[in-house]
Amino acid sequence: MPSIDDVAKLAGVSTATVSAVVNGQEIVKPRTKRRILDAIHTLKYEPNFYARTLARGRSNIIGVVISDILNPFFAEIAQIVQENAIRRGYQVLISVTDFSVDRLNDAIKYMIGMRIDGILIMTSEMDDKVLKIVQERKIPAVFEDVGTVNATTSNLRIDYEGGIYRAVRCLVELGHERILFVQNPPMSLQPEQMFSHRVRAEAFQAAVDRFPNLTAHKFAGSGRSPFQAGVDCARQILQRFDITGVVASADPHAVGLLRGFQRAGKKVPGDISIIGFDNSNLCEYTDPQLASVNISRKEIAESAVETLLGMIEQNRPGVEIHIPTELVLRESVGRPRSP
Amino acid sequence: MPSIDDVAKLAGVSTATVSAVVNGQEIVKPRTKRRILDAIHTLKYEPNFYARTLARGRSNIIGVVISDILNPFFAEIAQIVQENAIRRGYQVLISVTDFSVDRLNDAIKYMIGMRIDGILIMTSEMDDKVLKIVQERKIPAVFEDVGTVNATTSNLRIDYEGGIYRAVRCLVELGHERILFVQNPPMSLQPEQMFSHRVRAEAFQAAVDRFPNLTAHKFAGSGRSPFQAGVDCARQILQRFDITGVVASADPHAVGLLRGFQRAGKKVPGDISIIGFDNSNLCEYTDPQLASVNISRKEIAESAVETLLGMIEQNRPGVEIHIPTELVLRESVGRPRSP
DNA sequence: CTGAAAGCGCTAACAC
DNA sequence: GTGTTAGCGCTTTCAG
Repeated sequence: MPSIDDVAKLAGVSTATVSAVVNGQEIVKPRTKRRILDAIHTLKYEPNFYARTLARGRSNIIGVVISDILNPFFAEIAQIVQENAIRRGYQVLISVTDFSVDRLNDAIKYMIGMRIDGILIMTSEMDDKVLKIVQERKIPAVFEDVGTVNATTSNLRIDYEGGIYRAVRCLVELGHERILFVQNPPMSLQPEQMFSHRVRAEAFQAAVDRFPNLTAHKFAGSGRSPFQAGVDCARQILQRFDITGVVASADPHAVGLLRGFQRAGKKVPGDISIIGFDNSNLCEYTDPQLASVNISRKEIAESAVETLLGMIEQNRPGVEIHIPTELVLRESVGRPRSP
Repeated sequence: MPSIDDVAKLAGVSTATVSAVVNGQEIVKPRTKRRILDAIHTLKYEPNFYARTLARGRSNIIGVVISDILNPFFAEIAQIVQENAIRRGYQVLISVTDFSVDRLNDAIKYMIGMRIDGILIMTSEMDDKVLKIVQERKIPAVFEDVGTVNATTSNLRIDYEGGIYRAVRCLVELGHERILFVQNPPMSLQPEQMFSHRVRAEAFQAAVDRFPNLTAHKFAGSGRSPFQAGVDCARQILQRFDITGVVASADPHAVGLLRGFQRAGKKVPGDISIIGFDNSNLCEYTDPQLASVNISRKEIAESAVETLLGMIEQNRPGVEIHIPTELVLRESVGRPRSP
């Protein structure tokens, strides 16, 4: 593979001049520029990214770590982050952890080795070590739902409380008196590593406490996929609880519940109303269409990039970023048959 | 950020010794090793990836280019490729083109700059320039459905013909006589850039030709999402065609068609049978569940990595990789009401 | 076992 | 305008 030296030699100039041309500095005489461009072309020269980064001392890369690329919620965020970053002159390095804390640690180390300028960590799982590594090295970072905010780390706070409260209130106002909150934690994780799951469960409890006449339970079940877990949960739920409304902590799981209830002969929303979480495109695919709490991925991705680049380029201190949620009503919610 | 020199100095050894320890060469006396490890720890040293790659002259990275990270088909392939590559000691660099030929070109150049050891290009869109760039530089590559196979490029050939043939035959055997093939090309693309779409359309035609009594049409429509496009297409289709069976070129689109037909008061499969393509998890989410032609992502991802690493590490010549397909029957297919 | 030193390919002063 | 050259941080002979 040809190097800048080869190009310089062929064009009869120095490497500095080639470098200037390659980097678009308009200080080279058109004729020599032409010669250099020709040389580049005949040699099929492509600058070595590593040498360049090493010499420059900055990578212009930001890292994005997510738990699951198959979850459209994460995928969409990754995609929008990438768009925004590219527009502002940064490459994006994506790592996927599959909910493994070990892989999260590896990803962070890998990214530090890549000398990323900043990092965006949007995983369900979290680990004190990771937080420590990132903060000790003063790497600009944006986390999701991790308490700390300081000079180099910002925190994205999604308003789960508000979203779940609105979901619960909606059911109450329609006349529901016995409802259930269903979660689907990945099997590989220890409970204490699931920040966001715990946050959601607590938010449900807080919401319920505001309605004295409400009977509420929580339930958790897992399976080979969130959807399957939902289908399985549905059966168990029907045996164990007498409820008319369900709030699920994620859409794929909610869709599974929906299917499970229907297979068991229940009508949705006639017998049971269902509200999902994330408002993914799945909500439109089902019959009845699924009500869900919307979290704007666009808002998350854009403010994350904005904040991160502010910390990187202008040395701004970390901030708390508040992401609102809203309830999107659809056909899966209605009055309970016998209130 | 500390460098290997800092570590060497603190440990009172040379950089060569530090390097040996960092790279796990078992040739350093335990006591000096201990000292070095301590120094690394107190300094929070993390090797600079760029310097290392530059010095080694090899990146141990393979590139993966896909069109759309939101399509679970691509996402799943990317994920399995990554798993396999990591297991064999390679990092994976993922680029997403969003169906843009320009971004495909950029991605390739970026990856060449990263001196990737090999590249896997699984995009719907394709471009002669890209093929040329990759082949001229003799970069080991695996493409999907691009004719050429030579010393450095392999080709993944998915058996669309067989899959579509089986879909058509299934409908014919159930008594369908008037069927339709529906495609949903991304709006941004020129037709000649859509290899895989063309391949699928031709495969449909070939299949139809084997059944003389069959009346078949093709239809293409697009919208803001494959699902929406499907919903919209459904209406147009009902106005313009009198058919009892539909084969769609992708699942999300098929789900849209299903919903569109149902909204228009049609029964599936009573009035119209539907068969999708890719057998994604969406197929289970719908009611009725969607029949679909399965393409094994696992098989694609694994044989792609296997072949690519064979070309990289053992200089094997490119090969044609054949990926089988199969029809997965589900509730969305049945006998036509009035044959 | 450990150290010295020559690169890897490029950038960015600083000269000319 | 263009060339010279000193690094960037690491690996890897080759000596000792």
